[in-house]
Amino acid sequence: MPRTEPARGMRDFLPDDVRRREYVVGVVRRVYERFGFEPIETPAVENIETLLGKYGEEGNQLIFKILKRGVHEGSGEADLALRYDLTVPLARVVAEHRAKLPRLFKRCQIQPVWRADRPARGRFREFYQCDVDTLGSTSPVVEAEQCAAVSEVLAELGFGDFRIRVNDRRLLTSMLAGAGVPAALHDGALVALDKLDRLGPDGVGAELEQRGVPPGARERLLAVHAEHGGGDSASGVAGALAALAAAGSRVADVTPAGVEARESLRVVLELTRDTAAAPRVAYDPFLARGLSYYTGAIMEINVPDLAGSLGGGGRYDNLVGMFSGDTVPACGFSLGLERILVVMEERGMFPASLPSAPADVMTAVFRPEDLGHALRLAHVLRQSGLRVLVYPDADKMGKQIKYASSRGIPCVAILGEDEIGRGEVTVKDLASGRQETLAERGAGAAVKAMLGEGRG
RNA sequence: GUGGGUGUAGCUCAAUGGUGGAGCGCCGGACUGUGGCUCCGGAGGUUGCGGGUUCGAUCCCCGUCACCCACCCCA
Repeated sequence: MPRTEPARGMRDFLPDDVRRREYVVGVVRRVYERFGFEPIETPAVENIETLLGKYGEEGNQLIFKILKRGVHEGSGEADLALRYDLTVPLARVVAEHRAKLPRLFKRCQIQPVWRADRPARGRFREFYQCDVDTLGSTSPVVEAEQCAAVSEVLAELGFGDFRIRVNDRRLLTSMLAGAGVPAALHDGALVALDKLDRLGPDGVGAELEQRGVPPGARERLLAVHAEHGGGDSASGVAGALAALAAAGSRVADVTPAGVEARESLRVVLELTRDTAAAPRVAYDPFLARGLSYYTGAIMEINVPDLAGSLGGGGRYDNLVGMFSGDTVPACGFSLGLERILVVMEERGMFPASLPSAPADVMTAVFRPEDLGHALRLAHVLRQSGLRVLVYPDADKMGKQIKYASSRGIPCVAILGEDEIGRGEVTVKDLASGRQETLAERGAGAAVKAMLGEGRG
């Protein structure tokens, strides 16, 4: 027998999975569009040179490559790749369609991306990202509004304990320079510092050493960590602002860009004050994030019971320029759909009102020759807005009703010889066992009445 | 990529170096115009795959693959 599992890291979605996914995606899309983000879609496959060199070394290796086809198939060379995120394709789209797009472009995009990663809890090789990006503005309003949008999404889904940590790439650069880390080691040092909350100062010190960071620089970096009370600030605008204000001589004030970054991050935080993000934001001087295209503010969103993040984003003012030649400022935020789903699943956060049955009512007949009649009744019921499943065989009535019951279908419309002869139908409520026989034209109303009772 | 664990019926799991079981589910019947409860019967397995030790391996050993957990990394 051939293997039937989906490919490693890929998943099949059965009906209940799809209903839950569509529920979350629906909330995300409604909130995003409420903020004026317009939907776009892009191909699953990009030319490989579009993606290479945009994500840093780690990212490059995780790109799912597609080998050349036809006569070049044997070369082992790739010319296409599955998209790794939605941001780089967006930058390409903006460069390609600049004339057709508004000067200020707010777009949202909910599509799958692929990474040749090793699967783990909440991590798959094919997963959905829910992105919002704003192109054409350097205003900190952009960052603030995106924090607000994702906060509204999570709040609407029922999350009450998420935090959005913010930082700025320029503050990181400034801090590293101030500590005396050679510029060539910055990337590696950031990877190590990003682990402070997991490894603690000692572990990070060891990793910094391993990455060649000089002893003095290591001490100075860890001293900053100690000064900031061991990492990120308390949640909420006030705490974040206080922590940011304290990011003085060792973090922000080292370089002019650092001073500028602290001010712009301060404005971002101020602007979230009257949004859904206000109680959520925190300043984390060690938040780094992996993608190499970020140039300014960076954000990441977490809940306590998930090791990874629910999403993240940041400003990337140079990415579009890599495609178009001229600079288009941009900033984006991405929510990971399956991360959200994993947590919602574990916490039982899905509303009870999510439909779980394929239909509101099922027709059942005793004789095969009545199936056509069942189809006609179904047609009428469907026109009145009901979801109707026509049981396609004249099986024993017990078997038919058992099927409806096991699928959670609340009503059965029984068309027996007696009923048909009188132009009637028997409508049975499976929850209560009550049934009534009435004129066929009254069936829709009778079913709806039963559905109403079930919900009440 | 590193370390640990687990692979047995559709699912959740037992078992013993000597003919592989249960519960749930499924199918049929008691009950050929009515599901849930009960009772009876039935189907379903090359014990992940390959090799080794042994008279004999589901069990012991080696390899391999898959999955799970932690690390790493990320959404």
